[in-house]
Amino acid sequence: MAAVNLKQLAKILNLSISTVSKALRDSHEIGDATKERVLAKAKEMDYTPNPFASGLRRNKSKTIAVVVPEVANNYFSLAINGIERIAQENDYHVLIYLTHEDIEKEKGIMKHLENKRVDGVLMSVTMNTNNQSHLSDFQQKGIPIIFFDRICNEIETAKITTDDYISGMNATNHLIENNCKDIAFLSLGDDISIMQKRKSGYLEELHKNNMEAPPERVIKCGNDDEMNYDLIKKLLSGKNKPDGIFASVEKLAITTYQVCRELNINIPKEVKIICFSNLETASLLSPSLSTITQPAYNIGKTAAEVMFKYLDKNKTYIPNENIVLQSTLHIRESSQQIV
Amino acid sequence: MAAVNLKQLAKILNLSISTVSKALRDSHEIGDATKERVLAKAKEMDYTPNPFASGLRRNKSKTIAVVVPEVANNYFSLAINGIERIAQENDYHVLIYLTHEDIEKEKGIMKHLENKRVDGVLMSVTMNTNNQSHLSDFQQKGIPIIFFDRICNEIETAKITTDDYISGMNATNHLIENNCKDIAFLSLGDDISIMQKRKSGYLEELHKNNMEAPPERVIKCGNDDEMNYDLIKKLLSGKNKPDGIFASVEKLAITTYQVCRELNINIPKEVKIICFSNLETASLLSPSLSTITQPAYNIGKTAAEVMFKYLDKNKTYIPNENIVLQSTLHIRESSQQIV
DNA sequence: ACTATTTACGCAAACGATGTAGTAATTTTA
DNA sequence: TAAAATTACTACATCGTTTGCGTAAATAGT
Repeated sequence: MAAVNLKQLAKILNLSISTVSKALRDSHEIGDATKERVLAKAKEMDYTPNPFASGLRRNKSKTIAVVVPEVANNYFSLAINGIERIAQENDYHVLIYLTHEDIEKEKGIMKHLENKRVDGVLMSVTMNTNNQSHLSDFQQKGIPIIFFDRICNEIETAKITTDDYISGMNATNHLIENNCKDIAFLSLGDDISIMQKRKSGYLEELHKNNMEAPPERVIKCGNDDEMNYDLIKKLLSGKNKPDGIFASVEKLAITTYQVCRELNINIPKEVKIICFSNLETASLLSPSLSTITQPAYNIGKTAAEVMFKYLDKNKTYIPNENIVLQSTLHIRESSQQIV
Repeated sequence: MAAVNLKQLAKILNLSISTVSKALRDSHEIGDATKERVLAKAKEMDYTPNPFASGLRRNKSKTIAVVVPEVANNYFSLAINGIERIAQENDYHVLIYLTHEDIEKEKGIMKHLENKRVDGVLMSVTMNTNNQSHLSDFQQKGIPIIFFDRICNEIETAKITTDDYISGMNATNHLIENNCKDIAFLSLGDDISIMQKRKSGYLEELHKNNMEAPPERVIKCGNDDEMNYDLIKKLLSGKNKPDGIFASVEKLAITTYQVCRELNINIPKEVKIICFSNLETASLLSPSLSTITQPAYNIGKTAAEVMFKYLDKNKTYIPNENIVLQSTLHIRESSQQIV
């Protein structure tokens, strides 16, 4: 029942603890015959080193943390999938922490992680993270952070993102080409870099087409689904409603669908919709949803790979590096002009 | 940069290490004045105990593991959400491991966890877990396991499930009431208890209505989406196709939608569909998808709560207990007779 | 054949926190 | 007032591994 440890192994083998330890770690100090004997007995007795003792001694946790706003989210769950895969390959363990878009929770989590519980952190900040002091403090403790998607520009480290600015332009351009004259942008907060980029792409594309929108066409949504529903409902009520909607995140597009259903607004006839999304069922929606789809799995995978590249070398300092993966535009019914 | 430890704190305070340790743990052996002094300095110096040292000494990891087949899955991600919430409330950390429905990977993961890295495990087994020896071995090591949803009956512990048998009957009955004469059941493997129950409910309801189906109406799908696609396509091709489909898991219903689209089969006119699902967008699909929806968040939450009930009492033995939460039937277009 | 080197192992000190046992000094009790 | 009890602390062993150093025996070198 109780786990077997080095001391017991050593006694049975009639060797010292250190010999057994070194044999298991394949040290050159130990003879081949002894090594084999130790390995065999260790396997027989089902010995596995106590991670707390090793962690304490070597100051290595063999664990990384993933800090994200949500897990019940197609994008983040795919990213976690990619991360977990690479972690398993590297014999690492993955701790998961959810901020629920609450910056205070984010701060608390980072505080909890400061004491070397993890060798590194992969994170996407909350939509409200407009101040990075808790992150730079954390970094100062000597634990590397790598950001993916929702990055924090002020922190020097590796950042994995997609081409959000270009995608923002492309999505907007697509709506314009489909004859939209009045396009609204649904933002998730407006603090974080990813939103700025998507919005900039949107604004720039409007500008290029001489279609500058009034500021109220940028709707600042938040984490409260009901409030978002009301905001979008207000946007789509009355006669001054837009004929195109570019949702910066999936859930805002879903809410828009729901609002349209309630208000009996026809998509895409009355209003065309496109959004960033990793929804598997996008093509099965009514109407099928046009999306900019991020390579979520690969983003997670890449973030983890970069982390392990440094951890393997025992480097806790990760220089600035921007890795940009490409999103793909999937045009479906929701954004197309009916001909 | 380097984390401050008890020794440094003690030196600065001119106290012994043990005094500081006890003061921080609010021991009665320490005077109030000293306690305050220690607390203040600890906060000032941002001291947090080294988790490996504490873990080693107290034989407690303050960590639980969640072992599930997938995370990019609406059901499991919601369950994880519930688990993480309760873990945070209890000051616990959550390790996540994905089996990808691979029983060998599941075995490997359990092996990895045997060495007291975690205080407990919450798990949903793979669709192929037809042998529980790796799980009972694990339990023998003195680490409690609690199952949710995909339980293992042979292991004595707490199990959180939904009323799968009843739900299976209800879903089948609903299809019958909507005039289905030939209902197929899409199973995910057939090894695990949850599938047996859902299938039993289906078979029993058919029996009650004198509608026994031939064995080939139970389609044993697997983890390979393309193979599932082919299986379902075969089922729905030709004239001998069923007029009702009961999918035991969400992804099989999605695949069915895709097949129907390819084969130009009208849902619900030609074939009616209902499935177990936590898909947020079920009502936005074309046609909207009828579902049996499990209280996934609460299942995760409950599993975690039961775990902490025992961990708090330092009990590693969890007696058999079956906690059954209710699923809810959401009737939408995909399963209804058009009148 | 005698020293120099290598091989193969053991000893013991960490890593940081915890808790038992011990000890002065103070306070209480009979 | 002497003995007993309480208070407020310190010393030290311990959890299980890892690793630098020491050392005896075996081997190599001249």
